[in-house]
Amino acid sequence: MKTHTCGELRANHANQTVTLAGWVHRRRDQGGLIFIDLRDRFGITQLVINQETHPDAHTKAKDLRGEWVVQVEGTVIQRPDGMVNTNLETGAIEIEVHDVTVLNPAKNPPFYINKDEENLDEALRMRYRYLDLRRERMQRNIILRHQVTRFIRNYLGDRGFVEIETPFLFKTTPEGARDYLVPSRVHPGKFYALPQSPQQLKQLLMVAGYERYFQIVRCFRDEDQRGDRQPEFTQLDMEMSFVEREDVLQLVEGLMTAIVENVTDRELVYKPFPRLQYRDAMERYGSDKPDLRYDLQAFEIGDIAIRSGFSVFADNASAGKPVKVMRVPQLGAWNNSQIKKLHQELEELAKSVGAKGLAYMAIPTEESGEVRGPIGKFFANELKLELFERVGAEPGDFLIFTSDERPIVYEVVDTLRRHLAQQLGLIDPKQVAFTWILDFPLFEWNEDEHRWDPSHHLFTSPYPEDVPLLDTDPGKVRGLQYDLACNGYEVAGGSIRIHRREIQEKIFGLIGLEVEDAKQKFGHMLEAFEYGTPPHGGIAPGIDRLVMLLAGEPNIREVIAFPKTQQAADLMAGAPSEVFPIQLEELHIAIRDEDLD
RNA sequence: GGGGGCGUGGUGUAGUGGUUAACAUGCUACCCUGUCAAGGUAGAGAUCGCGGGUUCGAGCCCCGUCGCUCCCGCCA
Repeated sequence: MKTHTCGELRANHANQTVTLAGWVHRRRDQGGLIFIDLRDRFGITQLVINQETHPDAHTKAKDLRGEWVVQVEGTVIQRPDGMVNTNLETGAIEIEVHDVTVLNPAKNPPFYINKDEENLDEALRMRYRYLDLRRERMQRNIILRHQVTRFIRNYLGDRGFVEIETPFLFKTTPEGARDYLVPSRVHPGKFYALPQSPQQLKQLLMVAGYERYFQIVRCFRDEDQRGDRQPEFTQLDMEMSFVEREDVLQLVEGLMTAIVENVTDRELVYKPFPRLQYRDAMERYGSDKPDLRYDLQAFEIGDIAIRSGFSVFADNASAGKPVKVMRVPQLGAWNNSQIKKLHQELEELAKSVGAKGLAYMAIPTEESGEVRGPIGKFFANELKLELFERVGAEPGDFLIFTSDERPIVYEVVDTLRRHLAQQLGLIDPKQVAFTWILDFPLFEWNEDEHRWDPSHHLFTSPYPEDVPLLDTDPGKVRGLQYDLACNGYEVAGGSIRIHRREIQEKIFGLIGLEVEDAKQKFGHMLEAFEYGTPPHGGIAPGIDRLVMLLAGEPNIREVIAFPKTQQAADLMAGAPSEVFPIQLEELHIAIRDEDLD
């Protein structure tokens, strides 16, 4: 129906007769002369319909309106000097239309297709998602997503990886997120679970000897939504045999670097990616997924504070609580009322995440100046100099102090970092900053249940040299677990798995799982592990988050064709919905009256 | 489960308890042969998300409710 797309005609096509088809993007009716911007997925081409030379076409063109689907035949005309539109890829030419065919008229859309509106109501966008997706911004995002996944398939395929599909109808697992359940018609009262990730299956594929597996796969978790969390989302699920941690890191780092450099216009801040220990990430940035597009580190100064006269800090420090300082360049040059206002704002923010207060010092811009801020007087001059040296302070810097229980300090540091970076414009939106977070503790203490919980999952291998600690001090055991963080988001997580039975059983014991229970829940895994399991490990980057960051979008809904709302609903189709009683009957399900409105 | 934000012509916004709810854009009609975010003239289009309350009087204040969204909990 078309000889060319709306994005491909150039000056060297001049005088060719072409047929184009697409949507009416914009029309400019000048009476005897009508201009129409015709749009398809590939671009926009200007049509000219001249009443004098093509009266029939002109008559039809008069009726055309926005978003009508039309086909035109005409001649490619090179535009004369002065009439070239440099904003348009095809701006060197236009089509002198001979014939117009209306393929389908269209109602006025409920919002603009031909311009990007910032605050468009999301409910409206979702209700008419097919129109939303027609907009340039969304087409760009969805196509970028395609380019990313295509690149991944080629990259991994070239390196000996096999893409293998795994079932969606699988078995519920008691650990982890809430499962989406699917009732069985054939087995009354029994349910499948949609996989939270193909974790078990990919490990079984290693037992099966595929050695290098990947899958771009949907995962399901029935938990509450966030801007970076949907009930169904897509992972690049990977697993490799006969590898150590370093092999996995190298492969993923190479892949991510190649994606950024080949399919995006983003600037990679770090090459190679920095590696942070979990503990250091928390101590410096208060987060296990720090945004490293900007610095704003926190420094521990407990040893200095303990020698100061400021009892809040000194007491905390001697009690082993952290005392942290963040250095914010240049703000110290602000005048008193600016400083006061900034401090007030930051303190309010700090209090909102549990801090009792927030201290500061403003370092003068000149040698002779005085340090401003109420806590300055508690630090002797030599102590101040030691402090400034610790944090690398320079004249005109603004120092923020926080001290409290460790989790609160982390929260404060993280919150203030994000806020200040935003407020001070420290973020370059073109940049992507990947960083590895390594050496997570294998367990977290569960106060409620009074037991150790796996911090990743229960097949994660401990550091070999930490294995003895399993008996003596489980909290100190480091896991061979790794996360990839980017711009403040966790974009991948993985681990080297346990492949030896006695260690696995020890882990079960620590997390309060009797061997018999373990057999009940993971019997198929344990059995499989007895049949010659290679050492293996893997990782699973989140495709939605990755593409979101590469597209510079603020949430993953913008890179998912048909996302769900925060209430996990599809506003376009109206899902979830009630079903016919016969359907429930077949599934052996009854709805309790008290659950209905 | 909890806390915050938003909801006003189709769309995006303004609107200090007081007359006929304003602006931009889109839409409709007409004019217009070099526009490209076209321009000009005229016009239609809102029971201010919904329900209740306070008040002489509510888009505005209060309570409830629905929807979207951000966050906490949750997310091995």
